[in-house]
Amino acid sequence: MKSQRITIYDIAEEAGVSITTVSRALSRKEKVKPETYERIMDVVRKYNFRPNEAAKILAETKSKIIGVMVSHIDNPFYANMFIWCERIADLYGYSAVLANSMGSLEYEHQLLERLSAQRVAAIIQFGGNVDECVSDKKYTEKVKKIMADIPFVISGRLDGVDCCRVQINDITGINLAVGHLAELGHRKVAFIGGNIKQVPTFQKLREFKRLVSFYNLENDEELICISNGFSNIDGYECMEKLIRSNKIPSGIIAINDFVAAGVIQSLVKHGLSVPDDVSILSFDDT
Amino acid sequence: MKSQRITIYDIAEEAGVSITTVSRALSRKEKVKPETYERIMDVVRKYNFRPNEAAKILAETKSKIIGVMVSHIDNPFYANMFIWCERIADLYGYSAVLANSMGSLEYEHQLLERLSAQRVAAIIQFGGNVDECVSDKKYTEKVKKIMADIPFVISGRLDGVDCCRVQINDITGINLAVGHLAELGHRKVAFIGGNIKQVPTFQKLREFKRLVSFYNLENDEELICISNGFSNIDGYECMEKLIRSNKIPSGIIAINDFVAAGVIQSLVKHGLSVPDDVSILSFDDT
DNA sequence: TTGTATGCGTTATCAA
DNA sequence: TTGATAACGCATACAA
Repeated sequence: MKSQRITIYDIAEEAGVSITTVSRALSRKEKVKPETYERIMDVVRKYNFRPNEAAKILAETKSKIIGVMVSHIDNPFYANMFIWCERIADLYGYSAVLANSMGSLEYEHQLLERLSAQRVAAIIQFGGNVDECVSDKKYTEKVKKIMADIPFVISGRLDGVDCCRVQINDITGINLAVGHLAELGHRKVAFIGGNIKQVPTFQKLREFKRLVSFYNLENDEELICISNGFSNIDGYECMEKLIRSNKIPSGIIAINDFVAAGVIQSLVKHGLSVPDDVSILSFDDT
Repeated sequence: MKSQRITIYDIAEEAGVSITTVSRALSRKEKVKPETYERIMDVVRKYNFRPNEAAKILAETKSKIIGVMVSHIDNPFYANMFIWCERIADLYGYSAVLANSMGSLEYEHQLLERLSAQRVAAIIQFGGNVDECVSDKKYTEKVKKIMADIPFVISGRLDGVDCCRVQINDITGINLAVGHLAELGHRKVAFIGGNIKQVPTFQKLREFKRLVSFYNLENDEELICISNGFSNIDGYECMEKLIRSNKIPSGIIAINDFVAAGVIQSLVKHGLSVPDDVSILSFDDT
């Protein structure tokens, strides 16, 4: 019954062969006589045997696992990044393990150590510290040390760390969004949500300001509402603020879908409808 | 440099003690003399040493890891389930590892084997096979075998498998939703999205039908649009269909937020606005 | 084609 | 308080 406690030794014994043969049968079956192979596999199936991963990793002194760190797994954007990592990893015979930092720098540190203790083959990081305009010093130090043995890839940036980087094109996105609204005739466009200390927000905003003058849109600082957050409630509060100041925009650029949803909640509450009264473009759309 | 290749032997040697002492210092520091402890920790810090997880699990013959299987990690509902598992696990000194099946039965099988090979301390499953009205036979067999060694918890049901179950109250949710719309005066309420072969949808629909007659709402089979799916596109297509038949409801119950978003896209495309023309309640709200 | 023996990096047992 | 040594379960070089 204790199928978990079953080891390669038990299989070998019952099949009347050595553990080496069992090990071979399980990995490179072509190296073992067909009859022997079948005999072994019968026992394997009988006990539902699977080699202990930990023992395998230890014996091979390396794992075929990629650590994927994201800042918010409950954000579909990051969830999809993870899913893609899983897919690609699978193509190369690797698997992906999730490390979810929940936007906490402290967790990022812990997860980094956990992944390194797991001896993962590589680490990829999306969001969190790699989005900050100014990286945490201790974090970059830790990453540097880890990079001596584990390839490290980030989607943003890390001060003074020379690792592989994959960039997301913030500039193009905001251009598409503002351009679209401008063409629809919107003159009063608001920018809602985000955290100015993070590179993606910073870049988008800078470009947004340029576009405002480029398209000759209404230039009102109050239409820029950066709340230091990316959640539903941030969108809601920003919109409430705009409504209180009676600065209702006809078009809105939301930093993401969560913020957009919050904005909508606020609008609906005040009897405004989408898209009749206000057009909303979420950055996740672009 | 090679901080990963560093083992407990290296630390022991440089600190002038045995590996036993190093191991003790790392786990139960109170069992080692303070001076020795400091001497060891200096070396540990110097090399950024962390015991190899695989070796630890192997030596301890068990891991403090909970396997959490979800059908769609890019669905915030499941992502949050995972996050909660992480939190609770952490409270007990455990950690959670994600197994994302992407709604594929085949993956579920694979993940089950992977988790069992990892010798996780327990497995929790949300979504996928445990949501089906009729469970896959092979799957239930596999689960039964695994349960001999690994505690198995599911959020739905599994034919003939006697394991811990956590139920989500579908009935209450649909009651709240329909009741709310009915009180707002809606008489023409549609039910959109879901998969009738899955328990949650099945139960909600059955209750929905009961409520339709209870509140004396318009009883039109066409207002029930179950597309076998839970995505944006499902909501969109259902709504398109309703509009084509010119059966535009005043209130809509969407099976989840994705479907609701699709519905909105369709409405907007046809010049209808939310909530002026149509009220939408997503089941995720309840 | 198959088997023997060794190593992988820890923890745990039992002495010292 | 510390240390030698035996597990833990597997892969693999080397033999047979």
